[in-house]
Amino acid sequence: MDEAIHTAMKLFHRRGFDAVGVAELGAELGIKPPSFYAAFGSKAGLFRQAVERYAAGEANVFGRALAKGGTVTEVIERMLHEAAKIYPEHDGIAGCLVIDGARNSADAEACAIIASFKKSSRKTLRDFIATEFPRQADELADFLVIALGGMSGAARDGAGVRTLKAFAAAASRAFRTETTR
Amino acid sequence: MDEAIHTAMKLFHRRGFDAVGVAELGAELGIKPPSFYAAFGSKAGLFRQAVERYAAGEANVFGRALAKGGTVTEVIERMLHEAAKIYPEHDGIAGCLVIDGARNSADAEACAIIASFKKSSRKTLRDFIATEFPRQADELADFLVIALGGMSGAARDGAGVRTLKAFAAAASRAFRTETTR
DNA sequence: ACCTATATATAGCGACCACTACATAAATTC
DNA sequence: GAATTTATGTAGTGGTCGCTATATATAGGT
Repeated sequence: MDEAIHTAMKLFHRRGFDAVGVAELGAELGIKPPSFYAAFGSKAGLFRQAVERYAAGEANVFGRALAKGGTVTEVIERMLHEAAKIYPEHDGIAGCLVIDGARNSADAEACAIIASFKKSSRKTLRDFIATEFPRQADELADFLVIALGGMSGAARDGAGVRTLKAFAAAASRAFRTETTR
Repeated sequence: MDEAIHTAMKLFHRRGFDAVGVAELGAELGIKPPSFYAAFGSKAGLFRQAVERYAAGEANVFGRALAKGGTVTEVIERMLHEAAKIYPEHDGIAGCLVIDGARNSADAEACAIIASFKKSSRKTLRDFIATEFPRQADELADFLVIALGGMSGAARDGAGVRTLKAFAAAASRAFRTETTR
């Protein structure tokens, strides 16, 4: 079951929600449609569990950066470099599942799941920034959300570690600059 | 015909390549399938024409910024602010068709069309930057491509003009900083 | 007016979509 | 060991996908 969610997570991450079919998921998981629906309820139900697993795991760049402690600026710079390290393609998978997993999806439920994850992770980031820079927390959080979104999309378009690391370094300098304005 | 491409462009822009069906396109254009294929060859053929129209029109933020002249830095800042003005949702349409129109598409031809447009517009940007900053042209171009990608994605996720303008201003300051490193 | 050529409409191609009714097999309970 | 519940496999639901074969209507040339 854990392994099934992990497999589904990889498929959704690689190709996005819509492009992965229930038939393929069943085949990859080694189960037939009735078992699939008994276990996960629906395709979107499995997607939600896959995204939960993803956000709780090592792809949570903010959580990883925060765990190592330090000032807000230090954590943010670490986060950006974590993203630069993780986002490039590995095994056909690139970018962030939360950021790009439901892009252009026609499924309202998948979009809602992603929207909710994006909203809550933005709030977490914003509140953390506010501990040191309360006046500019919103603007700084937006800056980082947009920067990370750009990195995820670029990775999906083929950008490698070096390109993303260079961007992360520039964004880090920019973040520092913006905090002192 | 011009009007048909414009209509198709809006549909593809709003929902992405895969989520727009040939049946819907035909209905919206007021033509039946055989006429559709006689006129455009395939769904991807119409998509290519729609993207060409898009890139040649007012959504070409770099071209618009370049037309007003000035230094590289001035043009780039103008471009970023143009994007911040254009990307937010209007009439259900947000972001950039080139950047996000084929995200997560399962259609290889649509992906190839978009990849080619991205490649050529990155080269245009890079070569322009190289006229003043030849040593850092690649890195600066990457920075802008990733920043614009972030802005397009954020707009698709609901970001408004104010948010994108703030990001454009920060990215402009960052660009200036990076040119003097 | 007749013939040819272009273009349109009707209908349907096979393939896939997410999902489910039903029957059979396995496991559990008494 | 028999009855009941649980889970699975087979097969198929209606629907949509991009695309097309065939037939009818329209236009133009002589």
